Amino acid sequence: MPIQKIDKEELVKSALKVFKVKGYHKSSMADIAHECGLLKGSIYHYFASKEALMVEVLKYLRARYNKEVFTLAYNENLSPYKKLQTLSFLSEEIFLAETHGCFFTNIGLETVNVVDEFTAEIRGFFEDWVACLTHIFEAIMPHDEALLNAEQAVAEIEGAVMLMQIYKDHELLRRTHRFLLERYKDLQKVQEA
Amino acid sequence: MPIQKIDKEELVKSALKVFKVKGYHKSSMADIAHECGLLKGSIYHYFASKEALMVEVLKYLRARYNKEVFTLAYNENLSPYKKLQTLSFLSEEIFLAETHGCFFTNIGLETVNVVDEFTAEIRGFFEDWVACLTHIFEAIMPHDEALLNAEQAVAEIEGAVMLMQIYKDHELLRRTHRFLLERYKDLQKVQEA
Amino acid sequence: MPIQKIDKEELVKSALKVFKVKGYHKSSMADIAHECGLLKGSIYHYFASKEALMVEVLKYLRARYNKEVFTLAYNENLSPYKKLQTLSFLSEEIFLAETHGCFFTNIGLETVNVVDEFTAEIRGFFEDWVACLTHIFEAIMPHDEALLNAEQAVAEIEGAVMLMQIYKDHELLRRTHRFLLERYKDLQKVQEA
Amino acid sequence: MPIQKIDKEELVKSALKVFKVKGYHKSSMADIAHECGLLKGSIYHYFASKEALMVEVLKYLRARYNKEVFTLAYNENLSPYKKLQTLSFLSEEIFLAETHGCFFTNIGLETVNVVDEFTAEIRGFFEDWVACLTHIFEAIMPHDEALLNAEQAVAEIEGAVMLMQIYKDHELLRRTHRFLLERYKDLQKVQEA
DNA sequence: GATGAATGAGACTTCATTCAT
DNA sequence: GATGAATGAAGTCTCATTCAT
Repeated sequence: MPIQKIDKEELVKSALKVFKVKGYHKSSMADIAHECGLLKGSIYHYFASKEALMVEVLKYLRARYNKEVFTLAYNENLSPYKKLQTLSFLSEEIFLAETHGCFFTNIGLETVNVVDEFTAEIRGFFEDWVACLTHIFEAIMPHDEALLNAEQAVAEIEGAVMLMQIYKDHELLRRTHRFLLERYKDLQKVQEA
Repeated sequence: MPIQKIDKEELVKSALKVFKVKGYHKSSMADIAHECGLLKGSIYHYFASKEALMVEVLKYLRARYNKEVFTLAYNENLSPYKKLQTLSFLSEEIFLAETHGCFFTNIGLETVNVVDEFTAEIRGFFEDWVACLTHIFEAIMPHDEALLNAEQAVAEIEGAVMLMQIYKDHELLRRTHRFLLERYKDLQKVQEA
Repeated sequence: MPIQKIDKEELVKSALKVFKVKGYHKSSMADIAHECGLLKGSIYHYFASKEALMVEVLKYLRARYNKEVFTLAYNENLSPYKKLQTLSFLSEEIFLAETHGCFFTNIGLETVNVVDEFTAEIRGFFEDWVACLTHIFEAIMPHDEALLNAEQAVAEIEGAVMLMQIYKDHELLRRTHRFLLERYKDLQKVQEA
Repeated sequence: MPIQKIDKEELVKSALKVFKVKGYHKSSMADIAHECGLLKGSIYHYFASKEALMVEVLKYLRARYNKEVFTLAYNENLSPYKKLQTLSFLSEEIFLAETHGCFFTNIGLETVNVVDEFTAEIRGFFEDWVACLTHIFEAIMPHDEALLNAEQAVAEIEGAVMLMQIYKDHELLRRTHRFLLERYKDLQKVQEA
């Protein structure tokens, strides 16, 4: 019936929900449609294909990370250490909230040799993350070193998230964040602007 | 025709090759059959289902890691540092060889909420890995600390492997191994038995 | 919104344009709507169904042929030969203009066993054509013979149009018209009334 | 069940039967499967796609025309007139037998702007036909003139076949063949080799 | 042991049509 | 009159699995 049941963003959110649990290939358009109360054919009113839908999901999620998490790193009202603390806290929240780990990693690894269209957004997400950590670390070290540390930190967290998923054990990720804050405690010596 | 064209291990190896590139869901039985010169139906002489085949693939690969890599950690003719060095070298080789990353992680993340049967072997692999690193680290620290360090090391490497896949850039993984050896250079002070 | 964007005839013309290129089954209501700047649903304000729309298209085109082409055959200010010449010239123009051949033939053959509703108009078109050629030929032969010659002429032209479409070569149709004029050059001996 | 229910040629014949009645776009794989007692999925065991199947159907039918009809034109035990007579008789049989007209024309016109893959076989069919008529006419005229006459004859017959389909009246085609034989009665003066 | 034809469920997608706004 | 969201049936195609040979 003709009344608008959902809008594009709701559909994207529903798709995200399904993809998060089942991954890309095992999620069917029917699953996604069911999640948001439509019939599978109706999704094509909003998106031309499953791939196009996933691209939009990745874009949506990346934008949300930027707006709600990474942006903090550039809020110069916060001290560098406070930034790192908050970032850690938030990403821990997100990755633990749903035991589904990191969406970009999961989809990235599942589709890397199979679906090219997703790579740009997935890489973009990690670049955003590395960039904001680099910015924080630059408070106490030169740019090149900060970049290295940022990449290392991202790798550690992602590794921990993955093991968390496999073991269904949250402790590892929590500990990784504690270690990280401890390692960069020198940031505490730097005051906000 | 009573002639046996291949044996079970060959089939497992072929399946591994295919799964490595395409993942679990995107690999078809026809793909695997084609890889080893059989036809679709013939695989069912060896394995009851695609799932059963994957379980065998995971078992096979885990056994190979144990025999060819992790076992080194228990070869007391080698110094602890030499062990770590060799392990690093080998795992780097393996993960880089084919740009397909870590099979257990890839399959694990793709199937974690979908196919339960694989989890045991995947967890087992990481336990084996952590155990052998723990054994090495115990040369210079108490067990509990060694365990923590081992888990941390595995997480770091896995995170780096993942980023390597996404970025198609080998340097990150190489650097991670260099950092690891540097971090545990105290192992050099310990002589072999 | 009460504003009328297009009228029925415009819609029919747009539909004709699309059907001409894609045929009946491959043309979608969306294609047609897009062609005239409407949206899918709006077409149903004018026509009850795709079939009804096509019927109207056939009627529209048949009427145009009658008004712009066949009518010449009954203009007794022209000599019979001049009539044939002009008819030949016009139909050649039409069939060549867009390399899409004869609309009535194309739609007729595509739908003859599938959609009954179109047959009446399609037959009517050919009857109109045959009738006007018959009228011309009657200037130099009895009715029955004229009818036969008219049917023969239509068949020849249609066959040539078809081959023209298959070969994408215009020469065959041009030649057919030349032959036709040559064959009935006796018409030249007859003067207009 | 595993026993072979049909072979490729049977499938092609069934597909031909369905395509003949419904045309290309309106024929579904389910229709074709039903015609030969398979399920729609099973067709893909033999042909990669609907298009590939149609290509095979066109090839099959073209080969049959060559073997059963056109070949007569090169049988020098027959007089030229006898050749034309037999060809006319056979093609009349074929086009009338099933009131579905000329398969190559029907499919050609329906798909000419939509599916490129079919054009080669369709053109090939008409070339074969024109070639064998040309060969016959060369008995009484030079090559270039024979070629022209052959093309003209094919056009006439095809036009008549089309009108026959539209009018569901067989007489037109019969008459066209009679006229043709009458027109080339000079061939009777030529004896076989 | 190997084949490969056949199955049947289910995947993605298209599209004529409806109807509340 | 126009919209465009929604439907639902149908279309093409995929694929794990079975089993007679």
